[in-house]
Amino acid sequence: MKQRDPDEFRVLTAIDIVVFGFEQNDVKVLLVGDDSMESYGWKLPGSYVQASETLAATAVDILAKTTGLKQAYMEFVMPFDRLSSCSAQRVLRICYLLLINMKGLNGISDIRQRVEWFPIDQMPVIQPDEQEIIQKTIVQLRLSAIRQPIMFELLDERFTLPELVSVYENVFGRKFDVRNFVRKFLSTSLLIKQNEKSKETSRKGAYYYKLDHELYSLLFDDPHMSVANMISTRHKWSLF
Amino acid sequence: MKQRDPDEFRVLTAIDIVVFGFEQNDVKVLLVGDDSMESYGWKLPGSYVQASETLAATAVDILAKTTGLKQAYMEFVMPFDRLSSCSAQRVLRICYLLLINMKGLNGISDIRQRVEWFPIDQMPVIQPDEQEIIQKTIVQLRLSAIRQPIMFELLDERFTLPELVSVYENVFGRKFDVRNFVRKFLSTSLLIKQNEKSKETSRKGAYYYKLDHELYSLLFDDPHMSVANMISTRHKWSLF
DNA sequence: GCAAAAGTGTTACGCATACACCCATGA
DNA sequence: TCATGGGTGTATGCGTAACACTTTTGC
Repeated sequence: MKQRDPDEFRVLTAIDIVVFGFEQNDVKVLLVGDDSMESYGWKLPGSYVQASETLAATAVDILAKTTGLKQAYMEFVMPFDRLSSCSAQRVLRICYLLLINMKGLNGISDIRQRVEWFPIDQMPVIQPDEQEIIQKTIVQLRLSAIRQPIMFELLDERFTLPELVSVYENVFGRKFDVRNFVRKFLSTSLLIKQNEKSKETSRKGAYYYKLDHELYSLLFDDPHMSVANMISTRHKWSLF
Repeated sequence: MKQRDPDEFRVLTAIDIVVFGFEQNDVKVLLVGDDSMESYGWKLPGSYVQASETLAATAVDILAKTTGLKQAYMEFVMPFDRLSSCSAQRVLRICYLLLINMKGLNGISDIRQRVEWFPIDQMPVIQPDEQEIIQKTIVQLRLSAIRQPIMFELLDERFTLPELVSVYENVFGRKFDVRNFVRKFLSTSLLIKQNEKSKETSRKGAYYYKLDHELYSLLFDDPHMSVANMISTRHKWSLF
């Protein structure tokens, strides 16, 4: 590499974050209000990256401004760089995927922007580039969700089995056989049954479960934790 | 996002490429000679990104300088940004994975750097950051190879079944059962048997095959093309 | 004829699939 | 008692896993 770093090698860099949450049986994405001229009304939370700040730190800053949260599960997605954007200026947009627990938002009043959560199957019309970013991010979410049990990041500390199924059904846009699905998860011994029941959605009530966090971190990268079995190649379906 | 783009938002950006090839039964990575002061002798090909050029175009430029090739299968990997690099300057390094056919290199003399190919299990000691980049890239290669039949990109137009098996064994660092492996690939009907045999590695000779390119592009994203079946979760092994 | 690699077929087991009924509760 | 959602067991079939011998050729 060259020794000098003239301005021609400095690129205007921005972070977009796609934050997923789960609420009322819907997986949702966070958008912020956009009042600019050519606005679509809503856009992805984002900001430019300061030369003195890492990409991840910038993403966390954006998260804090829009949700008040100071940390989250975070994955890098991909860069989107179109030379011929509508503005003459070339901007390198780098996208992060974040998963948060929306129950954790209660009581946080540290939100500095107008924000709204949209179910992933009922997104408003936004800028086409951003629609593409969100679509690509959902694909990546599916890929990650197959390899690693990350969907727990969307759930509260206590959650019910129907909620767990619902999260996956939302993300993959298809139904699962509840019996097979639950059996699979119970067999991992990641789930610890609680004595209390949630009565929020039924008269009978559904038992709460908690995640065995120790086992979770231990097995996170274990190929046996792969959810791929529930989603086998035997059956025709697609990630895209 | 803010309207202005002062220099504080311009980030010195560089591309590193990890180019994979296959030669003499080894999957290899391309490194370039490094004569700088604190050198390890070898480093990943790379360069800064010009503000007027896309990341992908920069990656292709680097490829051309080091191999003479003007195109290749390319995947984005991830950015690596450490604020506290050895140099005081913060550099955003963005990594791409490339797959090329090394037979295609014959006769190309358009190489402007000292380069060498190292088998992925016999890499020289290089800068720790770059070692990490290569390791992460190999993991991504495995992931992609499971979902899509990209390994053909490493092979020549004509290739033998033992070569195909060997590529996968190299990348995954494990042996496969040749019978099951071959059966799997033949069942995809992606392979067209030729009449000629390669006598390069045995007296008996191995039949050449060609890829059905049309079917290949058609089925590239088809979940049924997933090689995951050969690498099921039933068996204990790891991508990492 | 022998060495070395290529090529091929069958069996067994495990997992995903498909499927239906009872349970618990509040109203 | 009834309506609603929660919870559970089993049989089947498919695909991966495991396994060994014959073929071809050059020397």
